[in-house]
Amino acid sequence: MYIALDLESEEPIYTQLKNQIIAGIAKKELRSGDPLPSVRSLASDLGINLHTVNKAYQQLKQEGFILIHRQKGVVVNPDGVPSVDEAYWSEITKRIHPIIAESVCRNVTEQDFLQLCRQIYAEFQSKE
Amino acid sequence: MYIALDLESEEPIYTQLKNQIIAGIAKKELRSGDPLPSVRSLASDLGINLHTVNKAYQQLKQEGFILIHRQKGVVVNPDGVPSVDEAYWSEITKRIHPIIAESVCRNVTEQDFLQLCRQIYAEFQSKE
DNA sequence: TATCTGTTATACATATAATATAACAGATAG
DNA sequence: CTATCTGTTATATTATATGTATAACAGATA
Repeated sequence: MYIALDLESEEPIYTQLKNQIIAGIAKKELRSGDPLPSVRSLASDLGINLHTVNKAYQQLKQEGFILIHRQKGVVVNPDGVPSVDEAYWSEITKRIHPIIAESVCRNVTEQDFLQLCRQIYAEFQSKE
Repeated sequence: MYIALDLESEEPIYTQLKNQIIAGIAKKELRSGDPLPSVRSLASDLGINLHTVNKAYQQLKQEGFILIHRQKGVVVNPDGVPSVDEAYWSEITKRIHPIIAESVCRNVTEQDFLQLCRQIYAEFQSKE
């Protein structure tokens, strides 16, 4: 799986890395049980520090996307990513809310906004 | 217009303030030409520093939500907030993308996601 | 035994967030 | 004219976040 980082971006490197791995899982380029590189090798490949990769991995682990075994290394959660629950639902509501507020102010119609969401959803199902 | 800040939140204070003003405009609690408090009085009311308010105001000004006249004070943009353009469209795409990636991983259906967006959209049109 | 793993601990540099004062220039009310 | 309020700018300080750099430890493996 290809990962491209923008070192000039305001978005922290560990966040970019995290989001690209999540996108990889969403696109099924990464499947349950698939191995991920070790923190050291991935850091080396990307030309960044071991701790930056580790921070991304730790958060992915904490959120249930991956498991980290002392023996087996790092793998995409074999049981699948935990499904939506109440806490997650309220979290994405909080994240979407300000985006929609802005869109309303800028005269983005509900239809245009929903169409954009459909388009992005489609992007994650193209390989199924 | 009532503003509630969470000083314990990870979200910066100036971002909370900015988003609540934008939400106020979206809900039409704030209309074109309406005055906003001076940086000093708002800072005093909220119990925060003048510069924190100023930072929020400067960004709102830079993004076209408000105007700041030396004479007339701070007002919601009398010409209305600039409508969506290509740059803004690509920006919200970037912001929504990782949210949808996560939702796909967590088995949030497209229908459920769209329904949430509709619900939030409705919240901003309840007073029209 | 040597090497690779995740993990932890320090240390350092830089940037951001938030506060605290202070001052300036323009406008306004008394 | 004077005093006050406006946005703005400039410094300084504190705390936290980000990213890097080394180093070490313990478990697993070849």
